[in-house]
Amino acid sequence: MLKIGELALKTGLTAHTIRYYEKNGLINASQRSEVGYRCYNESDVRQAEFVRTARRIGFSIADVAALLSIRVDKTNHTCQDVTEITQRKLKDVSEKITELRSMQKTLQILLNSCNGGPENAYHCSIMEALDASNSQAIRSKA
Amino acid sequence: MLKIGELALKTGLTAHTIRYYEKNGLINASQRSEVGYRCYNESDVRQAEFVRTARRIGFSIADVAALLSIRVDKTNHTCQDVTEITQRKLKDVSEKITELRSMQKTLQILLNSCNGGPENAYHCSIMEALDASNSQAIRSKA
DNA sequence: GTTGACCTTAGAGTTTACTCTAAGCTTATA
DNA sequence: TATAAGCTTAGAGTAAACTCTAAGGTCAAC
Repeated sequence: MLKIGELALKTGLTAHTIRYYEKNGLINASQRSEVGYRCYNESDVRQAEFVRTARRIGFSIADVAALLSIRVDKTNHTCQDVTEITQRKLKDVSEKITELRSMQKTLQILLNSCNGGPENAYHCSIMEALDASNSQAIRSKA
Repeated sequence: MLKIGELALKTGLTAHTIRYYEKNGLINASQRSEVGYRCYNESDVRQAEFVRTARRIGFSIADVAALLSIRVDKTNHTCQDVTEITQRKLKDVSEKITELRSMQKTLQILLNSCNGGPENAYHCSIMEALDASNSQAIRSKA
C-alpha cells in the first residue's frame, strides 16, 4: 500500500495533482490509514497509471473519465465506445494541427519578407503586412 | 466616426471583445460622443484591423501589445524587434505542432489496433494499450 | 410615448488543468 | 526531543482570452 507521495513518485504526477484527479473521479484510494492518509493498493496504482498514460496521449480529464467508466465495466461496453472517444480526440488534434500549420505558414512568410536587421521599422514588411487590413495581403506574399 | 457596434461589424470582433481589448490597451476610441459613446475614427479602425489581423495569425494579446508599441513609434524600433516577436511565436507554434503530431500518431496507432466493432470491450486493444503502464507499449505497436 | 436596439459601467463567470496556501496533525530521523 | 518531511482539508489563485450580466441611459421608428 502506497501513500500519496509514493504514488506520486511512481506515476510522475504530483500529490496535488493526484488529489485533484481524485476530486474529478479519476483516481481513488481504496483505503485510508488509521490517521486518514490515503492508501493505494495495486489496483489503484494501475488505475493511476492508466490515467497518466491517457492524459499523456492527450485525452482530456472528461475523456479519461469516460474511458475509466468503460474500463471498470468492460463487458457492458463495446470497442465502438472506445474508438468513438479516440476518434473524436484524433479529430480535435488534427483540426488543431491544421489551424497551427496555417499560422506557422503565415509566420514563416512574414519572416521571409523581412531581413530582421537593425534598420528602423518604418518600412518593415511584417508591419506593413499586418497593417494591410485585408489579411489576404499576407497570403499573397507566399 | 463609428460606434462600437459598427466597428464590431467592420472587424468581425464583438463589442464585448472590443471593450476587452480596450482594457488591455489594444484598441482605443479617440473620442466619445456627448453621451459617452465610443467614437472610432479612421486611424482607430486601422488599429483595430491591425489587432484583428495579428490575433488571427496567432499572436497573443501581449504580442499584439508589443507590436502596437512598435507600430506607434516605428522610428525608434527596428525590424529586428519585429522579427524577434515573430520568431518567438513561430517557435511556439512549431513546438505545439510537434507535440500534437505525436498525439495524433499515437491516437492513429490506437485506432489501427482496434476494429471498433460492437463486441464488448473486454479484449479491446486500445484499453489494453492504455493499461500497459509502460506507454512504450503504445509506441512499439507502430 | 413606447417599444426595441444600442450604448455605458463594473464586475462576475467560463474553460481546462492544475498549482498553491494555510492551518494543523503525523511520522521518521538525529 | 526537536526538527523536518509528509500527510490532511477547504478553498483560493493562475493562465489566456474572452463572454456574459445587471442596472441603467440613449436613440430611431411607429
